[in-house]
Amino acid sequence: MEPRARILAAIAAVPHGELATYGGIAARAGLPGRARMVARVLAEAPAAADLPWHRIVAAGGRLAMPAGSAGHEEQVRRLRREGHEVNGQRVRLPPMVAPLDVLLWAPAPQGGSVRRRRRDGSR
DNA sequence: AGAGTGACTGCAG
DNA sequence: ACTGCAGCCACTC
Repeated sequence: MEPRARILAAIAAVPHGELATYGGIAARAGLPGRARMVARVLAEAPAAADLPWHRIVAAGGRLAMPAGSAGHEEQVRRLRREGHEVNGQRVRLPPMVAPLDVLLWAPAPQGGSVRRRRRDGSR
């Protein structure tokens, strides 16, 4: 299966009322570290795709779309309709199960979690 | 080929 | 809690 198709499938699998992160979706799609790819696929996906795109949020429950944008507004509206508490640029994640679940069976770290040089030069 | 960009992420200040 | 930064990836000049 193509990476894009797996990503779309992973997104479509997020149940009503639940939330998933970009990194989480990537991991579920077997593409650890490709959070940005998920974002891209999502951005390209036509509205007609009938995907729960609004349930995909950035790490920490932050909304990825720029505040004030039409998309952001729509996402907030949809999330609230599904019972989520949205505060400006972020959502509460009480029904948050996906991220944890992903953490458990997708140990592959990525992004900034990988070894990084300390900027203060210390050891 | 090389630099720039972005619906990302986690660690340091 | 917020901002910056650095690492990574796919894609576009």
